[in-house]
Amino acid sequence: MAGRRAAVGVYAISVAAQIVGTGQQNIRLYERRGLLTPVRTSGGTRQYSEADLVVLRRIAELLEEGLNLAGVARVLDLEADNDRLRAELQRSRAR
DNA sequence: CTTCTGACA
DNA sequence: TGTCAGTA
Repeated sequence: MAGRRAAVGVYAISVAAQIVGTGQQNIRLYERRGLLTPVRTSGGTRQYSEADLVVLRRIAELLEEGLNLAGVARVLDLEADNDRLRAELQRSRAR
């Protein structure tokens, strides 16, 4: 299934950093630059969903391709817009 | 766990 | 500019 047992898909920043292969400081910087916005617990701890991990891997990929954080932010925004438009197109086709 | 600061290439 | 180490 989607994950091992009850606690499905929420990770602390230390775990997320390990999985993606970067440092905790970097992930916090990405958030400051608006690249992702993980959920916070009432205590302020960031909780990364599997969707967040996908974004983090995309960030690493784009950085390797030579983009800076501003460029990565552009790409992620455009991809989000593209997904939204694509979904809208499918809805209009369905009706 | 969080934030901030500074050093490095 | 992005990464990383150390700190409070």
